[in-house]
Amino acid sequence: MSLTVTIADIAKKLNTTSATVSRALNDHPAISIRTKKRVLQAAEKLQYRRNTVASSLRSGQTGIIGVIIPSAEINFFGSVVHGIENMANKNGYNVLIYQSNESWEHEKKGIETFLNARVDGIMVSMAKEKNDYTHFLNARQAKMPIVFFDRTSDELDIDSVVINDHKAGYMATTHLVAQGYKRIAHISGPQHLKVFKARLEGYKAALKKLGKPFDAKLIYNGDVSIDAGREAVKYFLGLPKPPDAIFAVEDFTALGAIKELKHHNISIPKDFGIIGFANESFGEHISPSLSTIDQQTVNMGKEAFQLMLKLIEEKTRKNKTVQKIILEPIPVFRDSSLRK
Amino acid sequence: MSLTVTIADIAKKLNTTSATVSRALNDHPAISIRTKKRVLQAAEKLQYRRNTVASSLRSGQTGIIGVIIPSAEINFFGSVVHGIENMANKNGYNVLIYQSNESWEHEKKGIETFLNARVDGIMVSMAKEKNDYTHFLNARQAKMPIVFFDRTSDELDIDSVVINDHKAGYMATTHLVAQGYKRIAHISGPQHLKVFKARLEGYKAALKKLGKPFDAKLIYNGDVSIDAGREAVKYFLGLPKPPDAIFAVEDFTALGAIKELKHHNISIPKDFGIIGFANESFGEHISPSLSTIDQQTVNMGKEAFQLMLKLIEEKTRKNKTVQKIILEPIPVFRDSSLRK
DNA sequence: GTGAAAGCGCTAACAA
DNA sequence: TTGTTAGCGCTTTCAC
Repeated sequence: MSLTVTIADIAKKLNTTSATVSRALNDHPAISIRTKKRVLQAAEKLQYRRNTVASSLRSGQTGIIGVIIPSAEINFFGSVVHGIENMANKNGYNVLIYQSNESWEHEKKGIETFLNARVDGIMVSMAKEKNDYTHFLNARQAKMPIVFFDRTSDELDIDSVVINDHKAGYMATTHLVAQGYKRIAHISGPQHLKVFKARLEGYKAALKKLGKPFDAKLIYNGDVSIDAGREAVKYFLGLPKPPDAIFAVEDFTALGAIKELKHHNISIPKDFGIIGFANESFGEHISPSLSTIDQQTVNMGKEAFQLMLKLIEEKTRKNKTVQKIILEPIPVFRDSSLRK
Repeated sequence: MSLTVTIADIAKKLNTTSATVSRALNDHPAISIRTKKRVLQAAEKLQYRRNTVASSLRSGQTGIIGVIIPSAEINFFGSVVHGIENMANKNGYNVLIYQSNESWEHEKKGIETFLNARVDGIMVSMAKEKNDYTHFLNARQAKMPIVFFDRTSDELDIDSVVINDHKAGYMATTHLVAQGYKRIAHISGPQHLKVFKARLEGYKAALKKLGKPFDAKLIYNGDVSIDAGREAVKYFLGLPKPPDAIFAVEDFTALGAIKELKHHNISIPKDFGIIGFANESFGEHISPSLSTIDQQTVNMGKEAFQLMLKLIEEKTRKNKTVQKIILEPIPVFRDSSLRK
C-alpha cells in the first residue's frame, strides 16, 4: 500500500475516473447518488485524505486566513484570536498566526509570507512601531482582502473593527464625575496610536460637556505600563492642586496608580477614584477591585472575521465600500471608583 | 499586466526556462552568479511572489506547523504559542492554530484538518475531554511528526515537553513546611490529567520525606476554578482538625481559597499559608501577593518547537527514540506563604 | 451523469 | 551550467 491515497487510486478501484471521484467528494450537483455512495465508501475504506495543497493550487483558494498580531502573549490579542478562530472554523477556514512583536519589519514580513502562501484574507492589528504602509498597499494591489482590528490607522482607507475609544473615554470620565470626584486626571498612552489618542479626546469631550475646565497639568503621558501608573501618581501628588480621580488609559497603568496611592495611604475609592481600560483578568481580583472598560475582545474577533467573510464574497463583484465597524465599549464599574 | 507573475513569466523575459529561474530563486548550487543576478533583478522588477502552494505541492513540504491548543484565550497557551511562533519564524516555518475548546471532537477534527493540509508537523496540548486516541494514532500512521506539550498522556508513547509537576508539587509542599506550617492541605484537579495527578503525588512524596503523615481528609478534589478554591476552604475549615496551609493545584483555585479565607478573617500568611501553581499574571498584584510555581511557558514553546524540528529532520532516517523533555519548575515565593 | 484532457505553478531527474 | 520533460494531486472545462 502506498503511503498516500489519491483520487486516482479510488477511481481505479471503482473503474471510473478522477473527475467523477472529485465530483462525488465535492458534492457536485451532477452526480448520481449511487456513484457518490460508492466513492465515499471506497474513500473511507482506503483511508483517503484529500490533499488540500493540491486542491488549493487548482482552485486558487486555500481556506486559510492570515492573522498578524503584536504578540500572542498579550491577553487581549489571545482573546481576539480566540474569537476569530472560532468563527473561522465554523466557516471552514483555518487561521495562520504571525506575530509582529511590535516591529514594523516583522509586520512587513508577515504580510509578505501571507501573500506568498496565497491565504484567502489577512487580518491585522498594527504594531506600535510605525514606518510606511507599503506592505499594506502591496497587499491591496494584490487584491488581497484585508481587515484591521483594534490597532488601525486613519491614513489608510481600510475595513476595520474597533471599539469606540472616544466614547469609552467619555464614559469613564463621566462616571468619575458622577461619583462625586472633583478633579479628574488622565494617564494617556503613545499619541501616534489612534486608540490612545481617542481615549484622551473622549476624556476632554466629557469635561467640556460637564462644564469642567481642561487642565493640561492633569494629563500624564505614559507608556502603558505599571511603572507609568506609579510615576503618574507621584507626579500628580506633587501638584499644587492634585486630582482626586484618575482615568487610566489601560488596566496595568491603573494598577500602578493604585499601588502608588496605597503606598501613600490614600484611601480608594473614598478619597481617590480610579478607572482603567481593557478589563484585564486581574482587575476583578485585586483590592479594591478595578473599575474598567471592557473591549468585547472575543466579539471583536467574531465581527472582524465576519467582515472578512464579506470581503471574500465581494471580491468577485467590484464592490468597494469600506466598512468600519465600531463596537460599543462596556463599562465595568467596581470598587475602585464606586462611592456608595 | 497579469495579476500573478510566475517563474515562466520571468523565464520568458530573460529568454531562459522555468527550471533555471527556479534554481536561481532557490540558491541552487549549480547556477552562475550572472544568471542568478539577472533572475533576481527581473523578479524584483516584475514584483514576482513565489507561490508557496505550488511549491508545497511539488516539494511535499508546506513549511507549516499545526498547533492544537484548548483555547487561545487561556493565558498559559497564548504564552506557549508565543514561544512556538517565535522559534518557528526564525526557522522559516509558519504556525497554524486550531482550538479544541477542550472538546475531543474538535481535537480530532483539528488533527484531520492538519493531516489534509499536509503540515510538516503537529504540536498538541490535549483537551480535558478524553475519549480514544485514534486520531493521534492516525497521525502517527501517516508518519506525521507529533510533539505534545504540557497536557500529555502516558498511554501514548510520544515525544513531549512538560514541566516536572511531581517535583513542583514537592517543592510547594516542602516550602510550606519550611515556613513553619503544620498541617498542609492540597486542592487537586481532575486526576485523569497527568499534570494534576503528578502534583498530588509530589505533595505526598514531600510529606513522606518530611516524616509527616498523609491525611486523605486534607485533599479536596476540585475542578480547577475560583469556586473550587472557595468550596475547598469551606470544607477544610469544617474539619475537626483543619489545616493551616494549602497547596492549590492552580492559581485561580488558590485565589478562591484566599478570598474565602479573607471572608473568614483569617490572616495570610500569619495564620494560614497559600501557594498556587502556574504563575498567572494576576498573582503578583493581589494582596497578599500569591506564591506560585512558574511553568516556563515561553520556554516550553521553544523547547517543544526545537524537538519538532528534530523530528522533522529525523523523519528521513528511521530513528525512533521517543524524547520526553522535562523542564524544571521555578518556585516564585511571595507574600501568601512567606512568614518572616 | 460520466469521461477525456488540460493545467494550476512549481521542482527535480535526466540530458546535453 | 542550462534546457527538456514530467508530474505533484486536484479541479474544471468540454465533449458525449
